[in-house]
Amino acid sequence: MTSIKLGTFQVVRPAPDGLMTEQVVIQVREMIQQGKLKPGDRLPSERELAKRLRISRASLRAGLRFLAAIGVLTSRHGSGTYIAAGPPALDSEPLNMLAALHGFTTEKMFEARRLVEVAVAGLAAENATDDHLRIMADEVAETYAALDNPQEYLVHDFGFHRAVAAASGNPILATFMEMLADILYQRRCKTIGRSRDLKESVEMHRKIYHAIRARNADKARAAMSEHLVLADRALAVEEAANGGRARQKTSSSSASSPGPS
Amino acid sequence: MTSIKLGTFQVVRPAPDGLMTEQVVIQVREMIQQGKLKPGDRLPSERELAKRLRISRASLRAGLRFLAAIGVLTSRHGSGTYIAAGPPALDSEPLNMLAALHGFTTEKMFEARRLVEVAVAGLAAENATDDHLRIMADEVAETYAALDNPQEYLVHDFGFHRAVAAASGNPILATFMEMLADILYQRRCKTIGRSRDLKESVEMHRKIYHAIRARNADKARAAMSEHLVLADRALAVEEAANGGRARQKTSSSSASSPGPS
DNA sequence: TAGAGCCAAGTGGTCTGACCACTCAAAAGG
DNA sequence: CCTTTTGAGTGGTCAGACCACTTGGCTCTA
Repeated sequence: MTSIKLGTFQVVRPAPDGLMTEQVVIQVREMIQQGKLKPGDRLPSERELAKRLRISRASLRAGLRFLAAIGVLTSRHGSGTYIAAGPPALDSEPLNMLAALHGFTTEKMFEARRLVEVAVAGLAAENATDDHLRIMADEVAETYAALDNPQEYLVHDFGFHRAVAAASGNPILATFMEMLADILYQRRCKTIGRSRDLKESVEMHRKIYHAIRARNADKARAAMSEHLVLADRALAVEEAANGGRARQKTSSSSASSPGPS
Repeated sequence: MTSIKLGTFQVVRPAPDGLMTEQVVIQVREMIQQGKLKPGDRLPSERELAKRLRISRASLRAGLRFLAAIGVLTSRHGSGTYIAAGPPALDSEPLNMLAALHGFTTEKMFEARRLVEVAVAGLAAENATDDHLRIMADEVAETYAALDNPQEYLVHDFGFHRAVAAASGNPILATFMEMLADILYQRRCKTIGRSRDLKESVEMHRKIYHAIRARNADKARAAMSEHLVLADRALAVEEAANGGRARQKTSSSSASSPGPS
């Protein structure tokens, strides 16, 4: 039970439990839980960390890769390895893979999103701060301004939903919703050109925004539900217009998603 | 644009896009999407796959590790690498990490679970098959039988919730719920001994089950909501009894969780 | 002095080839 | 026939080297 220095703090378990790669995960998690590593922090270099943990660089990299895969770390070639910054987010890749594996349909995804986001809208009406409301208003305005530019429209469309999620005050639900939205966004990008109801959609955003600003949870939920039911229908139409093609095939991007802004 | 043989199917993109590890992920995903790999299937050995993809075994392992981290693959030492079998599931480790990183409270987690699971209960009332109903009934019975054995009780408690999730017909929501339940289960294990209201809780399970069997979505939602509100309160009491300790520190376990049956 | 360009140290990414620990099924033994 | 042994094949780990990239300081220029 020796102990090794890891930065300024003691690490008590260089013990040879199980696989080496798990040790790395455990160590890093403990560093996080002890508050020694915070979002945005940079980790020591791989060569140094490997030396400190008394494992090979290859094994260390395996552990770091695990953490990177689940979105806790991001590695920047030539620069270093960093703790994921920004708002809490889960990479959508796992869900994407799961979808491919088990053949999740877009409809099921949308259904899940709808149910989650309706709940989120209710929370947002109860918990939104002025800042959140301002961001939502901005996104609505930007969406209006982009009515003739489908791609940019879509960015602000999802930006609004993201803002609502952030306003909910529940980061877990917000994370789930963004995971789903991210995947649906990727798919939507390919069909947005065929959409006809952009104006109608953004006006429902306004309605949702108003309900949230008025602290009316029921109305917010109802508006969000109505909005998503219609959007679901529109999406089905868009996909049908593609003759059933334009499915799956989401892009790669391991760590952070390239999502809208 | 050469093409290499990968088993019985052609792979068109040995192109040197970006990082090697991403190529592995892309290739495997394409194999899955093309239906060449199904849950439970075994992949070729690392040495062989590396040869086929024309990359080093180290790089291949990096890619496989990514897929293993997100729960798509599981590697068995000495045996081989397999596509994850069983029902769709996301590893709870990512959420666990995110919780540690951003300090998610148990309350927020429970809130998220409650909102998701209420929606799930509603879906279950609409979509549950006879098989699902039977499993739910079994779990209720087993829970009653384990009233004097907290640990076993907890297994069947969560088993019931898992059954409801499965009955919802929406694997995405079910997956989310299980992710949350898994973490809450881990935490609950440490405090279950102090609980006093086990009987009351399982009787609410029965009530939920009856509502779902009766195809009454509203009643199912209401019952589930009530159940979880009470459970939330009970959990708070249990944790308070621990003097604020017994937080975080969830176990390791990379791939499949050791969760209840 | 202020700016543009260069350069070297340090970082993550990849490769190689070897060895270890484990699994599993076929071969040897009872 | 059953049990035991064994070896081929698998994933896990290690070591050291090189490549690709970032970065910050440096020089050289205007």
